[in-house]
Amino acid sequence: MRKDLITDAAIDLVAEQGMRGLTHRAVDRRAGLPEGSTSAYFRTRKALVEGFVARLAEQEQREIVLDPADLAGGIAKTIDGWLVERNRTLARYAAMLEATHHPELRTIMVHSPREQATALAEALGHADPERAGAHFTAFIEGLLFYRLVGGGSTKGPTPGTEESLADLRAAVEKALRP
Amino acid sequence: MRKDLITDAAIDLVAEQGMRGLTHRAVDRRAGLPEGSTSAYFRTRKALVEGFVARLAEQEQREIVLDPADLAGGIAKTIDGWLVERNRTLARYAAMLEATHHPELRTIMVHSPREQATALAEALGHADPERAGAHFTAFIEGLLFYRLVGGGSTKGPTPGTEESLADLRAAVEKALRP
DNA sequence: CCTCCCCTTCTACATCTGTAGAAGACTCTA
DNA sequence: TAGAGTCTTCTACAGATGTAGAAGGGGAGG
Repeated sequence: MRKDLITDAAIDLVAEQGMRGLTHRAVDRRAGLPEGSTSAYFRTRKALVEGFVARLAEQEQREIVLDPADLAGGIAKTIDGWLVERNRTLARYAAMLEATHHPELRTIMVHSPREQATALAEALGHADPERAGAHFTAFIEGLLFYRLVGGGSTKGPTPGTEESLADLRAAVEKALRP
Repeated sequence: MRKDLITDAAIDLVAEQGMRGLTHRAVDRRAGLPEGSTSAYFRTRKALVEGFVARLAEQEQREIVLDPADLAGGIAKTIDGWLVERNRTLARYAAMLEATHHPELRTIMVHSPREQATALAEALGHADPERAGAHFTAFIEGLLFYRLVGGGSTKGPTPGTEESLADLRAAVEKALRP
């Protein structure tokens, strides 16, 4: 599917050069397609942005590992996976920032589902599950951001390694504690 | 100082329209200066970006409230302050994302100082202060991000209110617990 | 008063970008 | 095999953008 080729190239571009690098022609070049291809599939830039955001959302469905036997381990693995998929996660952050001034894009925020977190907090016996769920979500978001673009991106363990997993697991365990 | 006028306008622009909105002429218009002014002060776009990032860094020195008598309260107040200063914080996130592919910009990451967090964790008697400090930093980052652009931006309490402060304080208190 | 220097404003121009439509190639069905 | 409809590629063009240099103005020091 040519459309997926295009949106995938767009995701890489955004990750590597930011929203500013996302132009019809740049996508053409990145995807190795003849000039004009991107413009044909996404006539306006708005459409192009929505296209790549939709692709992101599509790929991030059901990525969250929730293993009842090893809750912290599963969540840690999920986060580590996002760290490994660096480009996709970076593109997601760019899109979230963009969604700040273009509310149509809120789609991507589907991920990091708060209801799920709230239910989890409830199951774990937190006093105020609503709030605990929000805080837990915030913590996960923060861990991810910190390790991907924040201070932890230079100093922290390399994603995908055992060390990274162990580090994340410890953090998640703490966050899960009532 | 004309230069500050320009960089401040640039910060607002980036917050409101993203990096893509940051052009010499747009800054001129935003700052109410005649066309060409920004270009005169920052000949290249790279210089313009570095200019506004430097301005951000300059303003964020010593903003972190560390009250020994009320640790959580002080930190919560700090975070709430960042939420209130929405534009500056949004611009900072945009810059951090940009720093991903332009390492010269790492300056801004001065904020959220890890050593400080590590020392704090040590003082609080965590087993592994290094790691606890990193996790604490991550949590703060996450809280901020979540409330500013993530899920919490639509549902959470309004920054600057007592409710917001109380919410943040509860979160911070939990994060501080050994 | 003149002169020099810096700050500011204006103008120019090559290049990039968004967007549209025409032209051509391919595919599937009848 | 012919035709219709779609997918793909090419070309055009107006407007925005980055960047440079020329022109203008005002103040400080002599």
